[in-house]
Amino acid sequence: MPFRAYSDILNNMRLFTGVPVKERDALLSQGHLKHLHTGEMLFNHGDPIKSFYIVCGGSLQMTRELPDGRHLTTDISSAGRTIGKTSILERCHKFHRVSARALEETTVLEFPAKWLSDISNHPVFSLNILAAISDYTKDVELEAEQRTTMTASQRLACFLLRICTLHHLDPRRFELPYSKTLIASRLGMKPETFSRTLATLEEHGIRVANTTVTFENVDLIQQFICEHCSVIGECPSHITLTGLTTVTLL
Amino acid sequence: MPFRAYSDILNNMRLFTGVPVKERDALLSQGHLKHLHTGEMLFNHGDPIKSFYIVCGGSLQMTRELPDGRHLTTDISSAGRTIGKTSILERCHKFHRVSARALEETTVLEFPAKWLSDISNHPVFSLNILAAISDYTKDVELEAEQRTTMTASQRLACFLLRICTLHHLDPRRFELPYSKTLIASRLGMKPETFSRTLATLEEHGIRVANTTVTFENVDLIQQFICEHCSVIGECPSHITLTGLTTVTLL
DNA sequence: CGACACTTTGAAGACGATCAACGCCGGTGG
DNA sequence: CCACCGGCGTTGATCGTCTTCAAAGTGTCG
Repeated sequence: MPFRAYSDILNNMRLFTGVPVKERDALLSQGHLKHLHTGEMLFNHGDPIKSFYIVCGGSLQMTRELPDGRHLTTDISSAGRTIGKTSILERCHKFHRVSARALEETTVLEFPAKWLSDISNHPVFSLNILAAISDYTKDVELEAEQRTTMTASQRLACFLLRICTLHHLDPRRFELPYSKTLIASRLGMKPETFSRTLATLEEHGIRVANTTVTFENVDLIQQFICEHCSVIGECPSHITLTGLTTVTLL
Repeated sequence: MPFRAYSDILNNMRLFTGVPVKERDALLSQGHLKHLHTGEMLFNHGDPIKSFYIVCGGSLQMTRELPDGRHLTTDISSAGRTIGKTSILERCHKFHRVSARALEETTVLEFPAKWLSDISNHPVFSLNILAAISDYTKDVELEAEQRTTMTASQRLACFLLRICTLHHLDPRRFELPYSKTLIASRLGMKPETFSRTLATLEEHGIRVANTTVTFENVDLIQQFICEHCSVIGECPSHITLTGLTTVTLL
């Protein structure tokens, strides 16, 4: 396969499950690696959309400045995520609606936009794309809901559980992978609020000292979050945490 | 074509643009009409997902009850919209996450879920589905943003503009198509807040008397909303209103 | 007419944002 | 080596917005 250095990431991407190896490699061979230094932009709000990306290493902050000067973080994309699925396929897909900035040394695999619109002749792959978009849409729907139904402390608890699960971290003790300011922005709250909210989590069995997170009683958290989760068979942000076992998502 | 009674709706759906007539009719022939009386459920939260729907007439409220008893309205689907796109294609697609209730006498076209997963052999149609999902995703993303960046009165203004545009209403004078309680729920606010917010809209050139809405100065509204819109080339909720011309979306 | 859902209004409360100040680093430059 | 700076994080006091609770007005439909 091409891009052997990133075979771990690429092999585990659901985007390619069921796609014959030869076909997958043919698809991958149309991309090329691109490295970004910390702080470098992959693209800017308003740029014409030209590419589809797979994040191979590092992470990117999707961000936009509002006219009043506030900065909004719409997402944080780390290894294994894709960028541009929906933007490219939209009916009105000319320009990026966010900027993408490397939070650390980051490597992405870049494909021309056309690569994505030409997938009709790859039936399995195109169903995978559909599934990936649908999953993402579900995430965004849940997040929209949470922003009106949950308090800051509930959203934060969800986010921490999610982080822990997605990054395969030990729920008994792990380090925050991003700065507090960034997480606050991602959750749509002010750093001050974030800071104060951390304190209130202790009542619910989550202890945060400096940048170290400890889930003291996973069952308690489970209950705490699921109280506000009425989605059949899953917690908000799709996290089901049983005991101390982390469940792989995405 | 089959379902001639609804040819207006079906012909104007972007889902079928570019699809050869014969192919479209073949696709449509796999569906059947279903009528719902006011208040009747199309499906319930937790039901297994079996079908994809196109709304031909009337409207449906997508809703879910939270464990604490609050009722959440995630969407209102009127004629021309589809239901189930993402749920069916998701990787974990067993059960409905919302209930769908008819708000009035409503007619839908029902297709078996398999119909949607078998679209690979209809290249144009499957790209249309991708585009439809992507467009929807963009909507939801924007809405998630708006819930943290905009005030109730801004979100309401956006919603009214959106309603006016989507339903081809006269911005100089139109009737609210839904009850105020329902709209409040759709916007994630309490009826009391909604009622109070209506008053504040007058300062921004939107007059609401009883159920009659009047945009007194479309330019003013445009500016009011776009102040909070930093998305290149479009307003929140994708509405661009020039003068008194309504622009068709979706 | 009376039941009931919808809508409005008022007063009090909760939550998060804002403004301001301070401690804590890590880096830069004299 | 130390002084200074800027970004980050925390804490306190205050403010604005939306929710909550309560009550009353409006409408429709039997």
